[in-house]
Amino acid sequence: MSQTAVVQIFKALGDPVRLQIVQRLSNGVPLCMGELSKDLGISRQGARKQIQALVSANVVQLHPAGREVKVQLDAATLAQGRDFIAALEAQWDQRLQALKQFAEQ
Amino acid sequence: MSQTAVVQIFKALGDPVRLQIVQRLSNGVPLCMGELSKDLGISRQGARKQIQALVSANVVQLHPAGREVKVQLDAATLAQGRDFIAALEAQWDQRLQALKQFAEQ
DNA sequence: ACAATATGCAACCAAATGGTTGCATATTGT
DNA sequence: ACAATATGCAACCATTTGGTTGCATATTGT
Repeated sequence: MSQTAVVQIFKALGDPVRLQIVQRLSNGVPLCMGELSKDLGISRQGARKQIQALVSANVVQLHPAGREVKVQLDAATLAQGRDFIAALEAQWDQRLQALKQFAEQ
Repeated sequence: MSQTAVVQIFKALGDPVRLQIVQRLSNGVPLCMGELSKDLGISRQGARKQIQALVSANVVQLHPAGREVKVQLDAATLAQGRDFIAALEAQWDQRLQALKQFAEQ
């Protein structure tokens, strides 16, 4: 997993509209573009651009079906982001452990 | 934990320079601005602005010490980001479980 | 066939972002 | 006292971003 991939994932999640879209998809039910564009406070094309940003970061996948396009969350990509943070935390905890040991001896 | 706080966290991590800074701090050793600004390929003031972005998102804390300012990671904020993703994944897994159960019956 | 629906594409715009340079200020070491 | 070091602040600039509108196209339902 390259560093830039993780940057792209976090950048994708670092926007209120995009995060809202991700949340709406997190229950596992794929929605089509039109549905997904509703109630975001922006136009359909505006929403489309945000969805494209999520696609580029692999946070979401598109599945054309007839005249619609289903948008589905990619849980594996989410996991990459979570794992990255977890790895940072692991280093952090390791350091804390070392400090604790030092204080005790 | 508000939605906007999480957005800020992800936005902060969604930049190559800032993510590199975070990684450098993840071992728990606080670094001062000058050290942290080295080898990023940008000027000290450029780095300073990125560090400020991390401060605003609470990913990092500043601790003035004499003429230096120590920069320290805030692990709790990192945890907020990780927890948010984990919550999304939990919903996702719940859905998968439901689908599996449906297929089996 | 035709109207309605779902989407795509491109041009455009204002605001935010990521970076720079220049200069000021505070602390430290000799 | 003075030079060196560490940082802060502001103005400025190019590019990216987040949004818009307008129009074209493909699929579906009657």
